[in-house]
Amino acid sequence: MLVTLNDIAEKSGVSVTTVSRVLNNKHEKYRISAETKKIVLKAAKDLKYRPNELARGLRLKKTHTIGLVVPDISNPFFAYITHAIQTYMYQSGYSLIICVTNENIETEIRQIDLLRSKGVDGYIIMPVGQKSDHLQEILSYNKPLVLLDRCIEDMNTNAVVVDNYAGAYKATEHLILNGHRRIAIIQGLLNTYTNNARLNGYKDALKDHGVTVHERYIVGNDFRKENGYIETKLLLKLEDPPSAIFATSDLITLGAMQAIFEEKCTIPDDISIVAFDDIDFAPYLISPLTVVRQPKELMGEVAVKLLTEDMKAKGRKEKKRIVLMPELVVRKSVRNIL
Amino acid sequence: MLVTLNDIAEKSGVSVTTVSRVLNNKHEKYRISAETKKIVLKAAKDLKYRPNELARGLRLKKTHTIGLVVPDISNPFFAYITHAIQTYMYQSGYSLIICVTNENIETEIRQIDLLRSKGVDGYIIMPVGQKSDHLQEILSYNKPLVLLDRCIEDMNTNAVVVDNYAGAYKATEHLILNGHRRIAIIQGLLNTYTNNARLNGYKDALKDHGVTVHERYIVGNDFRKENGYIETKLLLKLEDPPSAIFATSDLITLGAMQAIFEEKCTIPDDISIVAFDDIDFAPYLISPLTVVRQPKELMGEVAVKLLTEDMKAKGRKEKKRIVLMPELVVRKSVRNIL
DNA sequence: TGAGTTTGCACAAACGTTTGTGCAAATTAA
DNA sequence: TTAATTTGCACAAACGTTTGTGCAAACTCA
Repeated sequence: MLVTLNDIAEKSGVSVTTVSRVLNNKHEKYRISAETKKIVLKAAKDLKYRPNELARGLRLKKTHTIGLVVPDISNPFFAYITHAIQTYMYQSGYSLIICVTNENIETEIRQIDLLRSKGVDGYIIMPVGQKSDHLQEILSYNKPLVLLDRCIEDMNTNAVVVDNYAGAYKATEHLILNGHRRIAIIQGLLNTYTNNARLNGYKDALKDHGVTVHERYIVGNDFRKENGYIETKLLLKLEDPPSAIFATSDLITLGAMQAIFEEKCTIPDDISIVAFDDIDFAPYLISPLTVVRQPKELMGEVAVKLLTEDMKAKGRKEKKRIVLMPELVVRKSVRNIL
Repeated sequence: MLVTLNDIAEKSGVSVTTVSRVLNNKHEKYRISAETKKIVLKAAKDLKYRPNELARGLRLKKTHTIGLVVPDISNPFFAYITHAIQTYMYQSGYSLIICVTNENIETEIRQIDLLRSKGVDGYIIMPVGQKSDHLQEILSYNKPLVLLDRCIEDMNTNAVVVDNYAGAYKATEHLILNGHRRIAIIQGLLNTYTNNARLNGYKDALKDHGVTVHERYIVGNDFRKENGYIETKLLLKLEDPPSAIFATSDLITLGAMQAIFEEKCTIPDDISIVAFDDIDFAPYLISPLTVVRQPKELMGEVAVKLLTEDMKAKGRKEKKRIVLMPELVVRKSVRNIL
């Protein structure tokens, strides 16, 4: 059904070998005459030949495909990163198999397994947790790997992350400097690299400014909207509700806002918010959001660069961990109560 | 390096053939003894065997991979659809190669070519334009295909779309019923299925209510933010600026809002907006957006269902075109000026 | 005991490539 | 004219699977 080298060979009266060599531009090395070359090229064009990448991949052990593992593409933060990665990868002639894990470690393991089966040339992974056996395995058979957004402390591999600690510190400090003392944090998925760092940044900022850390203000366990909604509802019901919330993802923020409005509160008059991630619509929200902005496109770009380098060096290069700085963007969701 | 059938065969003292048959659960058909089966299974497990899907794909002409072609994953509308598709496909054991076209037809053609090379079992495509030769080609070699969101009128293939005409009609009518007469439309990419239908819905709603269609209110040519920004800027500078804008995508809306605020206008007092697509944050915007909501997840789900059916029927089934209804969600971005 | 049947597995080809090597024919050199 | 060299290409193996077929050995039955 599909046109193969054989078809071209028959049509042009030469062997498959020769056809392959012509099409791969190896006519010099193997001394194919100019005329034969012309004939083959014409036949290939006439028949609209397209190489079978399965066969090539099998033979060459190279598929020009890389695997991207992402927790949730419907989250705009990941969507942007994914888009950047896709675009850059395409430019270097690579395709992308995208797997979403929905923050489930079993799915992650399964998906990575599938990617391996499909013979991808490299991996860009935003892992769910701190479990690393399945990732270590990738390294063990010497495939390029870069961890993105979240990294795993004791793994020697390429990674590009944001300085979540610094971001969280800045966010919390900003609240403190505006006079807030009862500051809650709504966490994302526990024990992820990002969440741990953000939690620590939050705590340290409080401590450094002599504000006591209250366990009742440390809530949440998921990066999604529902978590933001529920935890905010609960926070608002406390006897001494927080005057400010640090929401650690855009989706959490979304849920938080919903809860706040349902409770007839306003931002920032009744409650202040600082959010992690900067969504496009942030400036146009009822209360334009003050956020810690992560350099999304850059993250994707750097990840691609690292992976490409690693693929070229065939794993012989030392691994790099690149830390990008997030930026505090002050808008109007924090009330100054000094 | 990787474990193959051969390794298992050696370790368990049988032939590759037998190993393959055991692992594929064909022991009945080929009468493999229970004992041999056990030995092979154990060896496979011990060696952590994973089938090479390239070799399988080559032999079986089936890769358990489908190709998804999407204009722009950073657009939340597409991101949601993509996420839904990924999730459903994974459940049926399929992987997804995702290609983004950035609304460029050349890229689309190239990407589809790549997908073909990689032997995907089927395609879900949100095409850029009305050009269909390259899509027709997919059908010609009998691969399952479903067009999504945008379809091509004179192509006999599966498709799932939203009734854009009805959506646009409702949106426009809503503006008219609130007393607006100077109503602008900011179009997305011209000559796309979606844009044409939306434009027609807009025009017909105006006509049906006896409002004249002014060419100067019909602007724009791209689904992205910049287009919304620029066109809104220009609209606001007109001698008789529109009192309402129908923005045909969420990104356009974003740009429009930016322009409106820059010009120190407010929504809906100075200008009303109805938008296509419903982003999560729409209710929490400075002026909660009145929108035409598309059933994003459903679109993905139905597309997967259609594709799966088509793959099972091996193209023998008749093609279906499924039209989903969008829904007008009234919030506060339209002023009643009656 | 011997013919017929069943059981249990291996051989080999095929999927579409790439590539080391071999070998005639053509060319050059002597 | 003959030997040496160069030119131009084909053969065959290999990548890791799957599967139709063939063929001993074991078993059954008379």
